[in-house]
Amino acid sequence: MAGDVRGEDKKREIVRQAFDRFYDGGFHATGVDAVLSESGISKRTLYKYFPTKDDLIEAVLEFYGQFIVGKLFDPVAASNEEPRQQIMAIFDARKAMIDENPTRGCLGIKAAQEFVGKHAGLAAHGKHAALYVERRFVDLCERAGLARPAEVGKQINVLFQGALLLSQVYGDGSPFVSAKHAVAALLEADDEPTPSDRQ
Amino acid sequence: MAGDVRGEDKKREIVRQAFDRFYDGGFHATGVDAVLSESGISKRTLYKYFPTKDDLIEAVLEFYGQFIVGKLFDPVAASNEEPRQQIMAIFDARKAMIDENPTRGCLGIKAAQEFVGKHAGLAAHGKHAALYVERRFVDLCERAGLARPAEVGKQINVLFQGALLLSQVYGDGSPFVSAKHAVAALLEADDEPTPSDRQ
DNA sequence: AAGCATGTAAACAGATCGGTTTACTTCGCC
DNA sequence: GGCGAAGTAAACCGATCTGTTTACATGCTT
Repeated sequence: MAGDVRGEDKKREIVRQAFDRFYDGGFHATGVDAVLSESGISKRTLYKYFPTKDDLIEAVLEFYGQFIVGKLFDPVAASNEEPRQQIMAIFDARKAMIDENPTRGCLGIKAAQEFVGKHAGLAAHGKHAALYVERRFVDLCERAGLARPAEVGKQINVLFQGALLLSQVYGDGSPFVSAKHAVAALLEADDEPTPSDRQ
Repeated sequence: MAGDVRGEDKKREIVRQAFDRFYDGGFHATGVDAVLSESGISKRTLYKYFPTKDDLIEAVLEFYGQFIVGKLFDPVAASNEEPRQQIMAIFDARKAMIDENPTRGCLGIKAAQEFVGKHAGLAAHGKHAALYVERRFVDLCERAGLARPAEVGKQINVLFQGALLLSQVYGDGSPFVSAKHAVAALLEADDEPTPSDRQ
């Protein structure tokens, strides 16, 4: 139906606007009025589609998840390069996004930080997002034929999240350079049969 | 003067209470009323010592910095163990703190996330804290006689911050285990003269 | 042209925000 | 014993918060 399509379009537009505002201003610090002002959307329409602010935040977090998968992970996966190259490419691509917008870290992490211990549903989005990223890295480590893909994948995820966080705090993507070097070293170390067999 | 001492004591008590509230509730989401209720402190006294909420937050962040240095870094440094052991001990000690209080990550990072782009002074605390930690790791890498202490120290810091963040998001300290393994691998890799000269 | 869904604009309500003020208590000191 | 510093308790202020309501414009369908 045409009506549904228009409604869904409006919904997406609201989420889009809210996405930018929450990303830059934080969830608690950004009121719904701030989301609406200069957006051409009326409050009534907002509350028609999202009965509470939390519902809107949830939709924004879902949008962010799709956004990051579509912009970061899927393109790299579609490149059909070597698994190791793909891991490096993910770090490069995320660094490029940070360089473009230095204050925008991970929105899921932001939500987790703001809602942990007080809104389980919203905090869970951050956890889910981090676990998804970890799984993608573990998959790539398996395909790369590493000796301990699960362990190294987790380590790479720690580096990824740490670099993302520090980039936001520092205001530039330089931590991704360090992280990438560390990833290279870890990948190389796990190629050999018994890497830590000395005490 | 006795009056000053009592005043300073009160000030510390206020900061202590605010520390717990902000740590668990976030800076924006926790009102000053929430800090005061059930604390036996009156609003007037609070605003006598801290003219604005931001001043209070600043004091809390300074307190957090001293707290973490005194509880984490200084004891490890005083142990006089091998530099490598000290690096590992820092990860162990931070993990122990997380296991005790899983939802409490790094307060400086929390502040940076909430105030980046909207309150430079407060956001700078997170940056300063992260740089301090990085410097401690670089120092230890130098004392360990690594080939590239600055680079490896930065990498270890990325692992540290990533593990801290993921621990908070996951709700347990397991990422520190992965991070520690990665640190061990990185330290070992940088021991050899030409680490990427695989034969 | 009538009807209806969809939208904007804006006043409004109750709660809570950061912050001020008034009034009263308590404690140490000369 | 009185006085002032330092404290609590609580009413109060204007602004802002989430969310509701009223009123009006617009455009599609039949």
